[in-house]
Amino acid sequence: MITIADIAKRAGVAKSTVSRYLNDGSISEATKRKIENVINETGYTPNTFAQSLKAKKTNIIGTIVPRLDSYASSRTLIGIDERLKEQNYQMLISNSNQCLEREIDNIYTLAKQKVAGIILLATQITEEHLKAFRKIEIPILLVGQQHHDIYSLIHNDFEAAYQLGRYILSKGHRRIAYLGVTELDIAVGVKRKEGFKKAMEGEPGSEVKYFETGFKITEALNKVPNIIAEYNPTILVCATDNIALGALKAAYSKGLIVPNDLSITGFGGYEVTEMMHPGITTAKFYYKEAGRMAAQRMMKLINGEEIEKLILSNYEIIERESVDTL
Amino acid sequence: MITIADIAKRAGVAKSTVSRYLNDGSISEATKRKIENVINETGYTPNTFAQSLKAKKTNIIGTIVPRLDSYASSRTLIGIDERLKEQNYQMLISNSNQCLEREIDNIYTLAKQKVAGIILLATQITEEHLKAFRKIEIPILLVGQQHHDIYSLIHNDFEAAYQLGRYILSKGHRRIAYLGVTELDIAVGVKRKEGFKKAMEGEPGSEVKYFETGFKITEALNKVPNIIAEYNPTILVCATDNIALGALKAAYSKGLIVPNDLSITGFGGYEVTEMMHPGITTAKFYYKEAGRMAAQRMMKLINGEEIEKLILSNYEIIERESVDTL
DNA sequence: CTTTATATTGGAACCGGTTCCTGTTAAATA
DNA sequence: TATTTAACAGGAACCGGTTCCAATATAAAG
Repeated sequence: MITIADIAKRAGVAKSTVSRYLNDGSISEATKRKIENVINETGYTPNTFAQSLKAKKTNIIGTIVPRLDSYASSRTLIGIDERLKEQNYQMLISNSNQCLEREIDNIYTLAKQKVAGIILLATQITEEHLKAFRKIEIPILLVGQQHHDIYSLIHNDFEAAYQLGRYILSKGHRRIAYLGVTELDIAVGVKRKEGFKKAMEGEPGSEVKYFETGFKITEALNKVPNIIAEYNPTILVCATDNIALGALKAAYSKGLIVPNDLSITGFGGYEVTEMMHPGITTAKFYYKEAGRMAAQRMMKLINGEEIEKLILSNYEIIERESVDTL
Repeated sequence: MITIADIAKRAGVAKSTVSRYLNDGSISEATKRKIENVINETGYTPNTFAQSLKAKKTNIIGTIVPRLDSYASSRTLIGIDERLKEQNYQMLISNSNQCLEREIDNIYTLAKQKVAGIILLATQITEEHLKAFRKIEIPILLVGQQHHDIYSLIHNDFEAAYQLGRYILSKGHRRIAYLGVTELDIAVGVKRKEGFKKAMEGEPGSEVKYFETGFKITEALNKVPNIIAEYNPTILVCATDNIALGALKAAYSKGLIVPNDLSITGFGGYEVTEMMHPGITTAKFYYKEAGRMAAQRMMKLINGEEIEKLILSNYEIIERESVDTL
């Protein structure tokens, strides 16, 4: 291992001079050249630990994800990574495997590793989270959920749901089933439902029934047949694309043709929704872009700049073939 | 920030004694208790940088992935992460974004960060890769590709393709189109095709034509209509599930019913293949399990234990509805 | 009651950087 | 030419741990 002392010796200068060379200190042209040569010859790169030990921080941003194998997570990660790399920051991914306890652990572990900031792709924010945030004294940014005490970037769930609601009303649907998720998840479980409800309010002739399922495709697959049997809606509005996928499969297996016999919509804009037959109409969120935004705000936070408490990421209603005009 | 010196002072002992306490050194019961108390009171945890600086290594395993938003990658990562956590190792994910140059960069960056080992979810191994591996002197394990000089874990592409080939022959298909990918990718481009070819050899009455496409769904979507038009096979054997997804969509848009008018198979066992209508018959690889195996071997390598040069991960042919019996 | 072995502990050096302070030298000013 | 100033370089201390070596104390052996 070649160290700064080696470089100093070979260049005939002091360690401090080499350090100054590496960190834009004032150096004469002559010594600059000497050091430059030695470094090029040897391929020396500074030891990061020694640097971080002294600096008491790193250029690493910790990102905690609930799961790695989800479209939303991975697209967001890509965006974060992309943006951070542009500014010579590093991303450290930490997987909590949908376990809140592990999520808390990860927060402390990242803090111990002196990451410069933490981006949390959140599902729920508990008291334990808030306690951890207070303790570690490191910039935190939530993505996907919102909390008034913490910088948050959310997809515009409410608005998107509202627009989607207006859209399906405009297509003539009046007997509507909404298939949501647990209200512990504020963004997906509450905001989307509320936005949708608001869209329905303006329409007296419509009848909406709300159901709940889990995030897994298979859960929707099991639940949808009953919903159809007991309520027989003209459209099934699903709170996520995965649920929509399960619903579509369930419809097929009941021999229903989508959209002729039943319309279906999703939320998220997962790539596969385009590849299904029929393509699924959905409220698309720009996860990668959101990731980039998150990374950018985080870097601002680290530099002590002020940013908005709440950042809204964009959405778009993507019309495909899964919604019939009545 | 509370340091080992603080602990030492408060416990009335020397730094070295505290260090010994933390690292299973020989300590009297009395001092052990004293130090224990102080540490519990203060919530002290050692500074990782200081430790790594001295130790010249870490308990971090670097994992390089070509992309984050792929089923295979993310499932493999989950497996690696799971297994490493069990042994108190950490996983550091590095995304090369399908750019070989960046992949090489990542190897050097990880080495600089003194990771204990590198797991590379590989697509191609170039001369540059080998050079980097030689230079960094850190245990390397390839996953998904094989190289005789380097420890490798591969999915049993050849065997899986062979079995899949025999299977579709048994279903009566004789006019067969194989839709593969570039031969630069040994595992997916070469091995799968070869295994399939071998299966076809024993069947004189069959006619197979080989086509090539990219890894993207849309590419297959564009290419498949021409293949059907010019060759009109009874079955389309796709080298990946994504290609199969594109093929299925293409078939639908040409008005063909799968499997009645055209059968389709995939490779990989992605979750969505089950959710399609019809479910796609595919050679399923156990990515998560493979990830666990990879992590386990890597830890052996780090401990200087000997392991097999080549590890084979399991596969299974999953029969669904996308293949017709002729 | 010595002598020797063993268990603990303290002190100092070291890992590889950064930074503050001081000294030297050359350039600018009087 | 004498003096002030600025630019640059060197030395030492420090970041927070680990580890080697020597010192002390205690127990076992003679």
